[in-house]
Amino acid sequence: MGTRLDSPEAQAAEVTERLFETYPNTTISLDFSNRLELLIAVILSAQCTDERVNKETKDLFATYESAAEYANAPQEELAEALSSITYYNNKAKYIREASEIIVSEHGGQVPDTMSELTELPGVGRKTANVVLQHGHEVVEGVVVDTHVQRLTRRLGITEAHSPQKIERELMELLPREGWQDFTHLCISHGRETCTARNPDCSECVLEDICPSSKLDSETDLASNEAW
DNA sequence: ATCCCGAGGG
DNA sequence: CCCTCTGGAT
Repeated sequence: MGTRLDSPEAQAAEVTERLFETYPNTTISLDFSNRLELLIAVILSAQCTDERVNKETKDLFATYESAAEYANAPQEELAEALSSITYYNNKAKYIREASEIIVSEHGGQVPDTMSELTELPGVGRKTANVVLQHGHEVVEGVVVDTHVQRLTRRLGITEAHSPQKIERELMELLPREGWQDFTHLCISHGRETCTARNPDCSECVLEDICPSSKLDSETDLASNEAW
């Protein structure tokens, strides 16, 4: 108990297999109906729950329907519409300025390459990876968000801290066809069980292979008492 | 008090 | 590397 498999590859594979049984249909939980809406929803999701983003984008997407409309909207008007979202001033600015570039340089269409996406203000590797995967069906990297970062570290799959380094390691450890699923498995498990504050290790299907399990002392005590 | 599918700037 | 942006839920 409380150990992990002998290599990061084996650990990652076992984690994937077990979480797949637990969350067989996990996928993106942001609401969107086109690539522009996807891009905006992902920008808004930074340090904010998807549930809240979905709540606010319902009206937003009904009000603005093209990159040109976002580009021409007064920033204060956008910020007001986003006022219950984290960092709403920054995000209103990102959305408006990214939309300007999408109109002026990409014919009003959300670009489909990593370099073009990350040139947009407010779009880093994480956001670009999500847009590529779910908007363009291009899997160029592994989406490393706060859940993937927390779980891979707790599980002993990586010891890196920066999302960029964790992504590079995961790209080495995981088969490419599993990159997209791995992210959503981590997110689902991170929300339901392996939470940031009080992880519910007693209900965790990975408890016996998790070096961070807080049940170690209890388990040892129980096995001692059994004798 | 901490955390949420981060990114930009210093 | 550090800091800031930021409201709602717990």
